[in-house]
Amino acid sequence: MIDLRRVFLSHGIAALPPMRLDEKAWTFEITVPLARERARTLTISQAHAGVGLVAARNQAVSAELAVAIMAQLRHVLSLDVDLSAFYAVAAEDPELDWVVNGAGRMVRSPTVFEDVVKTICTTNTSWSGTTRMINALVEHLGRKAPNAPAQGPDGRAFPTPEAMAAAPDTFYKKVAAAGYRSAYLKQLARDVAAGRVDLERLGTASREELPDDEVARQLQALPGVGPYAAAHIMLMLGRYDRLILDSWTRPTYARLMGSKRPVSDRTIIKRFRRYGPSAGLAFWLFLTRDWLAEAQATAPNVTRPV
DNA sequence: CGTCCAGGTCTAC
DNA sequence: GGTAGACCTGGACGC
Repeated sequence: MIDLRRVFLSHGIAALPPMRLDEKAWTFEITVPLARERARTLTISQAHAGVGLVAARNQAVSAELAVAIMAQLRHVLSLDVDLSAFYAVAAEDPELDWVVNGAGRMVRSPTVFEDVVKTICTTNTSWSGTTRMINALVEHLGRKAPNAPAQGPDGRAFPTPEAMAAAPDTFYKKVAAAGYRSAYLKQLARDVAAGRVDLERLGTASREELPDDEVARQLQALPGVGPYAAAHIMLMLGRYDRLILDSWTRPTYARLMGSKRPVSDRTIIKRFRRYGPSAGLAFWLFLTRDWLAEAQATAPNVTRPV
């Protein structure tokens, strides 16, 4: 059983274009590129107690297209991720045993490229800065869905590496106001577009082909990606080897532990060592355990959860 | 109006 | 291998 509301709230990226979260209606919207198709906006909601995946708001779709859409949804909602090993450990952890009720699946972008770009745009800036940068990328460089509004990022897919590589420096500096990240973003887009860097393989390769350490090494070789960004991206890749340690997670952990003083990274790592390759996921869920309750308190919904 | 900093990273010691 | 300093930007503060 999967609680889709918890997937929607898995992390902040799910609220950045071309994704949109409605915490009142509990719907999640995403505009995705589909092969030989224009971009398409999908709306997902959980109907009652079952796993009701609904791709609504669209005209009739062919059987072939429906298959493609479902494949996208499985990926975006991490429905294909196997959490059994993680749940087995969590069930024995009084502070984390609640996760076995369907938590632990992250919203993922259709491409690793998109997750990398978004993550770079979270570094060393405020959340308003992140949304400004991503909004600009999607609005000005993303492909439109048929019924997309003329203005704004709505109804547009995330830009391709080619589109981002072709955008002039002035766009990154003046419109996205990405500052020193501008050069990182453009270099990344050019490397991916030219085939010098294969990010998508990081999302499809098995652990045997590419161990977590190797994935981290390749990610950190990218411009603007350091330990924080690599751990963040890897959480979405289903590689939970390392913890996301940054200026938000550290104080949040200390607060939840009731500690007045900062808690050292070493102590945090030790707390989650029992989770082995799932340590990063355990840490993240520990930090975000109240998000669902907080969202419901702020935006009481009309359809009460079952 | 100046300083600080936000879900860091890079370079140079 | 570990650690200062610089780095774009704009919003939140103090003065």
